[in-house]
Amino acid sequence: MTQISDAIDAAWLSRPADAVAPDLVGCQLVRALPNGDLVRGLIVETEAYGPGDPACHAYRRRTPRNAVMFGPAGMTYVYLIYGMYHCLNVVTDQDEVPSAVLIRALKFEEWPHCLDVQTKQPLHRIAAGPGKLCRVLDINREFSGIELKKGQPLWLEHRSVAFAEAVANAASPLTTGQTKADGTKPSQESSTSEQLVQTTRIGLTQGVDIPWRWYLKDCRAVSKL
DNA sequence: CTCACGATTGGA
DNA sequence: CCAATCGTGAGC
Repeated sequence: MTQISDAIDAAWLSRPADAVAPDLVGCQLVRALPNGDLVRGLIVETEAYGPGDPACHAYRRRTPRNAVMFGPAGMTYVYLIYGMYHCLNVVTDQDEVPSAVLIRALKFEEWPHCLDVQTKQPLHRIAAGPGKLCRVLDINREFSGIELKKGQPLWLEHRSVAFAEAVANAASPLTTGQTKADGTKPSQESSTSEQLVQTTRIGLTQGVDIPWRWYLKDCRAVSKL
């Protein structure tokens, strides 16, 4: 059976940002270049921003810039930061609920040759940060407010079965001791065990105590360890 | 209309 | 530690 790409749809993203953010780690961000070439990067770090959150760009009110965050899930929200870098967000939750997930770092399996990457950094660091990943994938404000859908310049794909199982098998106080449907115990005998780490968000001056950052444990492509 | 500042990064 | 660099939006 052919495994066709499993694109993430708006319905899957129509949940609170802090529920979507951890689920997006391990998923793929796909960038379709103008010439048709595709570049895939594994999402290894995310942060959630939502209503009532002082760090959220939509905290005060709806403005021209943050308007898309108030819209339906499945859209992009890209903004300029410090006058020189861009950050990519995925709009989440129900329509009218201002929220989004910031994509903070990607891991590439191979050097993205179709991109003209001008850096002397090692492969695992070229997209280790929200500004860096937008720079390497050539994402700017022109890409804000577009639909994340196959055929568009950007879209998302679900975790591979192998990755999903690895996360499920990861040691966790909540899952240890449980028994799988087939009667076997989920255990560390499985190949790999990908674990998600949850911490507070980075670079903020407000909402610093909200633990809405998630990243793949021991991943060298994460922005900060 | 003005102006302080930011969900960053790289270099001193 | 600090500068780069400019769109945004809060305040007058």
